Amino acid sequence: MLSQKAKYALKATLVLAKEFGHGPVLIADIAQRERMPRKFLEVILLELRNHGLLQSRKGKGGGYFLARQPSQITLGEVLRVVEGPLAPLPCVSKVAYRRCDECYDERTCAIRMVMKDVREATARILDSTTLADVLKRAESTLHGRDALIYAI
Amino acid sequence: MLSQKAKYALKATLVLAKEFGHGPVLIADIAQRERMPRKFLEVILLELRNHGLLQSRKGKGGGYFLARQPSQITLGEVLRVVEGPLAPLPCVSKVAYRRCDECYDERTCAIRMVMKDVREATARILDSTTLADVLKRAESTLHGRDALIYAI
DNA sequence: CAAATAATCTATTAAATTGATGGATTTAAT
DNA sequence: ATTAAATCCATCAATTTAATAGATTATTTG
Repeated sequence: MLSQKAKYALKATLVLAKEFGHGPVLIADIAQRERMPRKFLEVILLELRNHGLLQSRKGKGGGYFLARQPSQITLGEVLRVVEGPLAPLPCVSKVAYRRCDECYDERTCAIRMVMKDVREATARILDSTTLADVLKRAESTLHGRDALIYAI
Repeated sequence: MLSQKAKYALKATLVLAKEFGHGPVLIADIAQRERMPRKFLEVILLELRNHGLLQSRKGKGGGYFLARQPSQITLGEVLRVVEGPLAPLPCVSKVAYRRCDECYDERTCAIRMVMKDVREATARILDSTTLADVLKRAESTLHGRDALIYAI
């Protein structure tokens, strides 16, 4: 299960994606729009900024904004910052490989092989889905819903 | 990342799969073979037993064994017992659905849609991979290795 | 029946992680 | 100079994780 922090991070970056091009967004605004504790959100945004996904400006007219286009930031990137590796085992992580302590022989560990597949499957999705994709998907669902209503 | 507990659970059930048909296996044996703390393993095995995946016998000649054939127990089942739902969000879990508190509208939540795909992908793998599959896979890797050695 | 064996139950615990909060400080705009 | 924001620093309660110790119950066997 994703942590609360991860959910907040996704929702926050999604807000920034929606507002992209319209100047910085206030932490307080994001917090209110998505019902998150403002102070906790601060921590999260700072972390994302320090990893190069966001930029910020201080003082009046300041706030947060995406460091790149919404189509150039993936969910995988966001999640790795706040949750660590996508892999279910350290020994199948590409970004943060680490040996499993109790493992006798990594090359013949069958659990590892399966978990490698799992990692592959989730990474394929999360590393190919951008913030822009998510926005588009949400929108087209909304339109689909409208269409359905009109059709009744 | 899987918890230590989950790793232990997988390794332990795998040992029981390997020994299936040869009578009960001692907790102490499993613990030693896979280098896990015996007392912690007790807790785990009991939990798996209480969920119907394992059976046990007390006293001399006792121990643990699989409640079903290794080909009839999936990694998904084992993991759900010790780790809870496979889904990355409660709102996309089939077995343990729960609403997300902060969510405005589940039907239009874009994050949810993506995470549904992620759940689907991992469940497809873990719910279709049995303990028998894992054993076979490990073995065939070993044989592949041998063949390679002989070929040199 | 007694002794030995092995799981099971009860309980406690240390350490780490999670999910926050409060207040002082720095940076930038007007 | 004032105001608006992010940023830094420090702390914290609750929960989860990963265990351990010891008493108890069930089973086999001699």
